[in-house]
Amino acid sequence: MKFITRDSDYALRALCYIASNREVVKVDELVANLGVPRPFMRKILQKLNKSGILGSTKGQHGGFRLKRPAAAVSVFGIMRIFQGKPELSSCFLKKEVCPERPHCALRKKLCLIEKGVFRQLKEINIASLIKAGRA
Amino acid sequence: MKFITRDSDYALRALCYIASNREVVKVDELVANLGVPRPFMRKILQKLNKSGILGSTKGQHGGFRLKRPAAAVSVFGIMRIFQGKPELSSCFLKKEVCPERPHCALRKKLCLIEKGVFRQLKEINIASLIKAGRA
DNA sequence: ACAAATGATACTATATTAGTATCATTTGTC
DNA sequence: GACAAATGATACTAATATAGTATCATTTGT
Ligand code: FES
Ligand code: FES
Repeated sequence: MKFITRDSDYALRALCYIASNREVVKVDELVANLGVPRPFMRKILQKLNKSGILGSTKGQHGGFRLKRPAAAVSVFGIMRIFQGKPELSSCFLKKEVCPERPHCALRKKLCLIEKGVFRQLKEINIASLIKAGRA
Repeated sequence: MKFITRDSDYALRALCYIASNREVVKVDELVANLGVPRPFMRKILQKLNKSGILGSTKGQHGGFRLKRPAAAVSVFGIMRIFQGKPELSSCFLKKEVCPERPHCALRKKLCLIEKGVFRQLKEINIASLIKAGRA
C-alpha cells in the first residue's frame, strides 16, 4: 500500500531543494540534482505553480521560486495537491452515498485515525524537513 | 486517495456477518445479505481461509466459520492480508534501497505517524465493530 | 452416483499512477 | 526585431494495481 505517490515525493524534494538553495531555480538544475525525468518534473512544477506554492518566470533567466515561507508549505498540502484529499474512511457497498454512513462503526473509527494523521502531516513542512535533514 | 480497498472492506463486512450470526455460513447467504458479487466474495473468503482467519468445510452442509475469537481479528490484520503491509514511508528516488534512508527526515516522520496508525488499526477488531454497530 | 458446497487458477476490465511528446507563450539579449 | 532560453498548456501513452469473472477440480453428505 502506497501512501505518498511519486509526484508528491518529487514535489517535496524539489521544494526542499529550491528552499535551501537559490531564490530562482530552473527545471534543468532540479533534474540534474534530483534525478527525476525532466518532463515529469516539469509537469509537477507546473502544478505547484498553478496551486500557488511556486511562482514562475519565463524566458532566459526564468525559473521557479517559492511563493510562501518554507514553513508554510506542509506535506499535507502537497499530498492534497497531487493525491486529492486522503480519504481513509470510504464505504464501498453502494455507489451513491452510503445510507449507513451516519451509523457506520468502522467509518467513525477511521475518521478519528484520519484526523490524527492529518494533523501530523500538517505539522511537517519544508522548513522542518530541511532542518531535520541537516541535523 | 484510498486507504482501505474493496476486498478489505468486503472481508470485514463478511466477517462481521459471520461473527454475529450462525457458526457456519455459506457464500450464498453472504452474497444475499451483503450485495457483493458472488465470485468476488468467494475469492475473498478463500483468501481469508488460506490466511487462517476462517475455516471452511466443503460439501452439502459446508461453509465458512470463524477460526478465532472475533476480538482477535483486527482491521489491521485484514488490511495486511489484502493490501500488503501498509507502507506510509517509502522512498522513490532509486529502485534499490535508498542510500539516504537512515538520514531521511521525511521518512523518519512518516514512520512515527505510521506506528500510531498501526496501533490504532490493531485495536479495531470484528468484536468491537459489531458492538459499536449495535449501540 | 449425485448434488451442493468450497479450492485453485487463470483470465478480463477498469482505474490510477507514471511518464512522454508537442506546440504555444513569455522574456532577455544581440 | 529575430532568436534563444526558459515556462505554460494539453494531449497522449505505458505501466501497475484494483476489481471482478469464468472454469474446472475436489470434497462431503445423502
Ligand atoms: S459508511 Fe457505508 S457501511 Fe460504513
Ligand atoms: S530519500 Fe530515500 S528514504 Fe527518504
